[in-house]
Amino acid sequence: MISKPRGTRDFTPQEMQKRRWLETKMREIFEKYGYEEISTPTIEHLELFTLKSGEGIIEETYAFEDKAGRKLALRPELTAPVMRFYVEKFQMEPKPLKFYYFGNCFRYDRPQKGRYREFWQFGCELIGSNKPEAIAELITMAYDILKEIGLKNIVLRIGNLDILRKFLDSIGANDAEIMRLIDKKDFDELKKKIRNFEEFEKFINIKDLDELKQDYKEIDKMKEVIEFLEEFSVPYNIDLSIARGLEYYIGIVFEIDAPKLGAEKQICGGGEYSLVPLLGGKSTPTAGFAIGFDRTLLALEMEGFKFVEVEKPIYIAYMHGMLKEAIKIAKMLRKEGMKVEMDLMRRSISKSLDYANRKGIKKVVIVAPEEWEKGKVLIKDMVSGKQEEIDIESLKNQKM
RNA sequence: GCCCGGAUGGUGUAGCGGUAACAUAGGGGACUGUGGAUCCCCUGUCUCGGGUUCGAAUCCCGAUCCGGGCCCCA
Repeated sequence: MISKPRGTRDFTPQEMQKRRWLETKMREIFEKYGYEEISTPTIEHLELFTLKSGEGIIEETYAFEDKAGRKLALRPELTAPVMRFYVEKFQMEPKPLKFYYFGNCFRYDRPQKGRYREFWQFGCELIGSNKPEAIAELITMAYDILKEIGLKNIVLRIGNLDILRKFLDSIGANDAEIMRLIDKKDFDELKKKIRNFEEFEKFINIKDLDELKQDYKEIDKMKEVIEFLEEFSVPYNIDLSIARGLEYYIGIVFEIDAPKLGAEKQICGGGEYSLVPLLGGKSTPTAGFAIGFDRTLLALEMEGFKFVEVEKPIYIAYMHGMLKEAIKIAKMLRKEGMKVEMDLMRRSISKSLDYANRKGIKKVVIVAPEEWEKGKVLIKDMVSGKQEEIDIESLKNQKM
């Protein structure tokens, strides 16, 4: 037997119903903020992803050569492709540009809970403005989406890489290794590496920007962002220890966690970044975020969220010799826009009812010769068990 | 890349060295004018490969996949 590749998933009809629902819901909110959907290819030149992150990234990327020897990769994320698209096509468009996207990404990782080799990301990029209100609106939208879909328990943390780097400079501790340790929250190791650990500890535990003694211009901007967040009524936490893995992040960064998920609790991450110049475009401010679609769904499920059930089709059963008449009914009702399933197994009425029952179907139309003569069919309510004879025409008005 | 724990009909499980069991589901029939019942029939050989043994689902090794945890995380 051939099974699915490691770290990939098949989705059942029940799962797809949930996923579709969530996708639709998220899309609505992006649209509400004036973002427009775009889509980019599943495969890109490998270079697009190695540019900013170095060759080491290849190990986690599904990379391959095509028949002409081009080095390609399945996209491991969507920010770089979207920026590539922007540089190729949209540089002269009026700013700001607001794009959102939904797509599958691939990473060659050890699969575990909330982590797959093929996973889906919902995200957006805001191109052209880094005004405090622009960043505040972006963060608000991320928070709004997660709240709107029904998540109860989420935590938003906001940090600032410029401030963090400047501070580390001031204590002579700004290097990649230390950033990595901060990202990992490995305080034991940091204690060994940073001479002035006490000051560092004080810095990263700051909960209010007024506690900052330093005088960087970035602090003023961040204060403004926070002011606007309050205006948008978004609860936040200051967390100057957010380091984020990618080097192209600059300035304000944020993460949203669903604490219930444990180790893989981060469901959204984003911030300001600089990628356009690397891709050969004219420098312009960019910011964005990505939501882990699978993890978000998982978080909803773990909170016991009640998903709306998709309505069941009306089912058409027929007596012996009434197949063509059943087809007529199916055709008529589908033309009315109704969801219709007809017996395709040539089952007896009793088997048909049994089937409808197991499938949770609410209404069954029974096409029988005696009634057909009078221009009528039988309609049976599977919940109450009641059955009545009705005109074929009035079937169109049946509620499922 | 590392560490645990798993893998038995479609699904959920039992069996843990003597030649596969139970529940449930699916299809058909008893039953061509009516559902959740009953009865009968059909559908499954233990993830794969190698080893130990007279004999392996059972023990050992390896691979694959799944779950959990690290590392990493765009």
